[in-house]
Amino acid sequence: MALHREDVVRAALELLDEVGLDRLTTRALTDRLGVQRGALYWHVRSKQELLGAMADAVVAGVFTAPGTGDGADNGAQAGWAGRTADFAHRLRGALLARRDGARLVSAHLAPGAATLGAVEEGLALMRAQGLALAQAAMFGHAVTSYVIGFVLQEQAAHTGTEAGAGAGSGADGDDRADAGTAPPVDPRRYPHLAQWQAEQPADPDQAFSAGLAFLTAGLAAQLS
Amino acid sequence: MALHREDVVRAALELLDEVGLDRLTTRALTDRLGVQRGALYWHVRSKQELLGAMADAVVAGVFTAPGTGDGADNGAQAGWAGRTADFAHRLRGALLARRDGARLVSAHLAPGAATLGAVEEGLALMRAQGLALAQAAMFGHAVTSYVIGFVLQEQAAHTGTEAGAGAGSGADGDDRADAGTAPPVDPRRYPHLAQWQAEQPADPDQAFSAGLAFLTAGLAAQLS
DNA sequence: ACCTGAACACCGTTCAAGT
DNA sequence: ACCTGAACACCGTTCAAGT
Repeated sequence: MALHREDVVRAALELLDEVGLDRLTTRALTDRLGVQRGALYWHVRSKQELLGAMADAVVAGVFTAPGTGDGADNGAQAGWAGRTADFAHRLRGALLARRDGARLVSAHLAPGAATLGAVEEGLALMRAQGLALAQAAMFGHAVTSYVIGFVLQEQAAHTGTEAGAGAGSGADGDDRADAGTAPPVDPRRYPHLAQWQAEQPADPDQAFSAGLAFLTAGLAAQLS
Repeated sequence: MALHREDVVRAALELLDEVGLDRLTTRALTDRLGVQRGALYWHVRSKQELLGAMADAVVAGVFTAPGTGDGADNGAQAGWAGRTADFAHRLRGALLARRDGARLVSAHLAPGAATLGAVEEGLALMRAQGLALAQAAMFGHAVTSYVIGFVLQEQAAHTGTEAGAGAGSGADGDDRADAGTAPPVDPRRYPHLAQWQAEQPADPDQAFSAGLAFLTAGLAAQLS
């Protein structure tokens, strides 16, 4: 009953969750679709275009994804600060929802309907709260930069600094080593860093909210 | 006179500037070094490890790179706000100094001497201004997230949304299309976005400084 | 210690030909 | 319109063998 473009994108996203971006290969994808190698190129111009469509589908998640359990209840807050915080949490949630989501979006995003819709929503949301367009755009750009940069580091840590992703040797299973924990540094050369390492594990949700609070407080200060 | 590891890394960085990350191939590298394919693996465990070393070398640029001509003179400012702004500008300068610098660092960074040194410097700098370690760490994390996210988008625009990077067809020369200018959107569906597109081109240096100012102002507000 | 030469197991993409 | 089958031009990595 004839494969469609959206089936290809959906299957590619499922495959992404299973194997990660480095192992997302056109061959694995066509195998999963039960189809021959070349059939892919009837539905998609190139792998790059496919990745672009996948990235757009990931940011589509901002419209459905909840914030990632912040502790405090965002979204219930009034004013532009609470609303943009909610928006940022939803963007993070969307990126976090898929393996290598941030890397996919940051490197391959081809602005499609979902992306443009999300940007428009963010802009509209801030304008409705009385911000000038230029201010809204610049602030929105700053927020998305922060979110993408943050989740990029977050997911990189989860993959084990993205090392260990060798090509074809060894066993085929999980090959990431120490998830998240960096090797301790020499306290003599890096005193502050070592001390920080020795202290609390730093909850990522909390760190994210804290950085976001810096941004919104900064805009608030400029507005007053 | 026997190639050394640092020669390999240096040559790889030069090659990166010439062809970009997608075309940085071990074969092109060994050709440039005037050596056979397999020789590379005497000096380096894998391509991943090489990319990690390259990324570390790029962030080493924070110690030498000047801020990217902001208009206002940073670094001359006193207080932690001016100093962290200067640090952020130097990090952006280091990422911007090499083609695909942000993508390289965000995806492949293997914390080496340069990276650890930069982090330690940032931490020390803020502690010296009276910040608590936890505050310094969280703020530093927020700033680096912002910088990496920002430059990632900046360099993606320069490569033409990273599309057009096909494998082996067509002419071998430059294949990026419209550098930086996105196609105009439908003003009916995306009114705010369209209006913003119609307005000023938005100087990246200025946008970067503005977002950074939000962050520092936010921390300042929390401290008082 | 450092490199060659040749192999191995992969890739993305194209394109005639089928239905 | 949609897919097959087979080819093409690439990849990263390994490893005996040379010097």
